[in-house]
Amino acid sequence: MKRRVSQVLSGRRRWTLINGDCLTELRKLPDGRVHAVIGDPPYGISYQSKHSRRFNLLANDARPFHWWLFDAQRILADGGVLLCFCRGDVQDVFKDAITHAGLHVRSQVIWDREYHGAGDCASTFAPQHDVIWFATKGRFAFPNGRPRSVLRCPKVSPRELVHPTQKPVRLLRPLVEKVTRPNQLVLDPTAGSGSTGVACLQIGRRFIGIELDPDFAKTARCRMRQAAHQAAS
Amino acid sequence: MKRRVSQVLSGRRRWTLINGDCLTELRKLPDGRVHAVIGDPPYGISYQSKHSRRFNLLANDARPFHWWLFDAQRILADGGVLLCFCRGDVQDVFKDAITHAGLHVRSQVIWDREYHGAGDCASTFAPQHDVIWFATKGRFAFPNGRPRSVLRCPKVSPRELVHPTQKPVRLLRPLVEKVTRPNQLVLDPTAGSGSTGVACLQIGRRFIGIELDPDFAKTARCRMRQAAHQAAS
DNA sequence: ACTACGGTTGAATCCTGAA
DNA sequence: GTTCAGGATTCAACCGTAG
Repeated sequence: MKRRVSQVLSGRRRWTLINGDCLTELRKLPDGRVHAVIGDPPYGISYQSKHSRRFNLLANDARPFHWWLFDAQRILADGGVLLCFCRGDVQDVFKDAITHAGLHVRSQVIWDREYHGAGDCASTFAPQHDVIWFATKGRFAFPNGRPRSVLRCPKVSPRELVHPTQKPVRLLRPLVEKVTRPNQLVLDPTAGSGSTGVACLQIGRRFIGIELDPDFAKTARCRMRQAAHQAAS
Repeated sequence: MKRRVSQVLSGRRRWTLINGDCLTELRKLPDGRVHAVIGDPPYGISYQSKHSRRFNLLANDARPFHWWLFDAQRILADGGVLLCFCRGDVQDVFKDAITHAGLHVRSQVIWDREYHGAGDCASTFAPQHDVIWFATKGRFAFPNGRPRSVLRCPKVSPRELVHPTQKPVRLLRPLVEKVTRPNQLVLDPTAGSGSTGVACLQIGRRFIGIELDPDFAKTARCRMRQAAHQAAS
């Protein structure tokens, strides 16, 4: 295991971001030390926007990517939680995978993005929400009050976007706050642009991120370094 | 088939409400004459509030009640739609049943009730939404613009409630308006207090409702008679 | 009143994979 | 080939509000 990772595990360091494949990297982590796994995996869309070519195809997006859930279950502490982003049309696959990984699905949480996306204009409702599965390992109780099953938060505006599926920090911060205590350890196996890490550092949670793409990993490190700096000052 | 039903089918009458078992009654209806089936079936909760004993246990609520979906598919016209209310924890069952009935599930729609219910306070997000599956029979295009996948509408206040799972007319009216044209025929196999019928009459759609419980059927008839009266004046 | 602005809503768009 | 449906979006127009 890398030195920085064990330093975060022991609490001597606040965060780290690993550039690598999450299936490989998760396997190196010890059992039962993480309090929250928060993941936004590829949904299996393999969608390349025809409108804009700003971002390339996402990696591992040929089909719903859920193999990391088994190791997520293993590294979670008893009483730890999983938050897994997905979309209405693939949510069943992820729910099944979470259950089969040995976690207890407790709630379907809705992220209301306030502004809608495209989709089939003629015959589908304009897609304005994503689904977040909330699951626990064993018994769990919210440490800081009970959140609602609908979270309204506008999506990141296209101008500010540095990753095609970037989640707003404003959405993640209250989520992390409600499901963990200060100083606990959060892990994101598909860190992307690092929004989860930024949210964690802002409210004093330790964080381990894993990201496959070297460019996104660099971006994430940069954003988190800033957040750590601002939190310290 | 009852005389009033055939009158609604032919357009000589605007609405009717049948007091009976929907599985039996649906079987009597002809193929392909209904444009929208809108149902709020028992979710399979078998829940009797310990807090308030205002309402008795719902009938047929031992497990998710979805057998009506097969006949719903049959009575729908080509290009017709289904809207099926359900809850986060049983939505999979209904989605599967809709698919197996031969309909094409197009969207997961979220009703954001704005105020949350109870549920397990310690370990689940406060449930603030219901799921509505939107499915079509064959090809379909919205006749009056494209609705959003998140519908915000406060639930009926406990004081005004005449049925334990009563839906607000304010929620149903725009839904019916978006998926049907004026004068088309809407059917609700589990009509409850008749909110769907009221919404239909207010915006000039024909309506057939089926309700098992004689008291609720009476209530529904009363509400719809009023709505028909106000629409006519 | 008239303009500037920001928050919302409707809808164009065009490549790709599947039939 | 050729058609057709569909899509992890983007953009312009519109409206209510504030200055």
